[in-house]
Amino acid sequence: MISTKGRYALRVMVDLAERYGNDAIPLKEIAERQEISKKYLEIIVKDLVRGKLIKGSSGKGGGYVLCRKPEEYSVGEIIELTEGTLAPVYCLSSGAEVCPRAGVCKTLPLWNEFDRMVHDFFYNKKLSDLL
Amino acid sequence: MISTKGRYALRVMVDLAERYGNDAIPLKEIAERQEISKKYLEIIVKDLVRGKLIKGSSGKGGGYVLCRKPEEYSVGEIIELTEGTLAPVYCLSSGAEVCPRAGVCKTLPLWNEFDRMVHDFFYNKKLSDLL
DNA sequence: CATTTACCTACTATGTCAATAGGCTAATTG
DNA sequence: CAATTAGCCTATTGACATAGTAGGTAAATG
Repeated sequence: MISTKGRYALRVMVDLAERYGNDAIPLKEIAERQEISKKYLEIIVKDLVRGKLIKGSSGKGGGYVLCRKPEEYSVGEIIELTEGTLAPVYCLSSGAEVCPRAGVCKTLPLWNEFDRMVHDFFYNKKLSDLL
Repeated sequence: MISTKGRYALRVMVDLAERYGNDAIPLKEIAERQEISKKYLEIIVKDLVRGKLIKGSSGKGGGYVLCRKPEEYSVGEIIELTEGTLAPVYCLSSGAEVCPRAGVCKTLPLWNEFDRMVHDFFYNKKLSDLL
């Protein structure tokens, strides 16, 4: 289940994409438009900055802008960055140790197939597709 | 992310499917074969019984059996039963109140499309496909 | 009637989610 | 250069879910 963090991050990115090319957008504006607590958005936006998806500038007239064009972002990288992983089961998440039952597990191929499908779906969807 | 409950449930169902047509299988056997705590499996198995996916019989020679043939179970119903929902975001889960932003949300169509894909994937996969 | 097996209620430790609180720092404008 | 505007940082919290444990009761068989 994708948490608010990933969902809010995507909404922030869409909000920025809709205003792409104009001045920087203050977080306060985004928070009001999206009806999300500005304080909570700060946490999410920090992740997006660290991942080099957006860029922030301080001072009067400051705010956030996208680093690239909307069509150059996949939804997958946005969600993966903020959620930590896109893996549908623990066995396939990056942090998991290799399961000793992997060789005999009858369900692993299913999870692998599902994982591939999810990955393809989100990485083929571009931010510009949501506008 | 699908939790251990759903994943273990599927492994229990596969274990039973592999022995379909024979005597009832005691939980102790399944727990040993699958290397899962029997105590924890009791909780999961209870869900499966309540959902009429398997049937238990007490006493010596007792255990669990499938209610139908392996090809008559979809993976989707097993996971949905034990996880509570298959929805990838809160907005689409059965318990969620209708979002007031649904009409303007630019991300909702994406979640709907994803939800449909996930649903189709798991409901088209049969238990017999995992043997 | 003793053994085996399922079934039931309750408890708990740990961790994650979804924020909130409150201040600090850095840049721009007048 | 002071005021404004906005980003940046650390810590804390309530609620809930996860992943189990513990210990007992009921039913069937031989």
